[in-house]
Amino acid sequence: MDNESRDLTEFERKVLRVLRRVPGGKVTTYGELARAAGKPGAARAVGNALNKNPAAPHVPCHRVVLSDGRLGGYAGGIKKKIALLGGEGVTVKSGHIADFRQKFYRFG
DNA sequence: GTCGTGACTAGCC
DNA sequence: CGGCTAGCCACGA
Repeated sequence: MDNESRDLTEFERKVLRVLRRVPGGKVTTYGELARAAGKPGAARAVGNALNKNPAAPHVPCHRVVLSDGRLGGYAGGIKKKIALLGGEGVTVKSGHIADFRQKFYRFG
């Protein structure tokens, strides 16, 4: 078992763990992430988990966006999120992901 | 045990 | 395209 993230609840660490399997250049949504964590519909709870646990580079929290393709938010600053995504090949235009459907990563 | 909060989502106008 | 409403969940006080 991983002794990391021991101050977090089962749900929180599960979210972080699943999020870690999202490859660079791709993005996922809070809803999909929640579903992958075993709690479909807990998109909001996922947002809270990420915001309260900025596990930094260890977890690609910057690859999580809204279901409609918009960025959403970022504990380190939305600007940083855009920069990180851009560095991975994800283009952000006017606050929304370019070809969101195409960059969207589905868990399987 | 109840209430308020938030990096959400889908539907409707 | 924009804005509003209602429903959803987990956590801390």
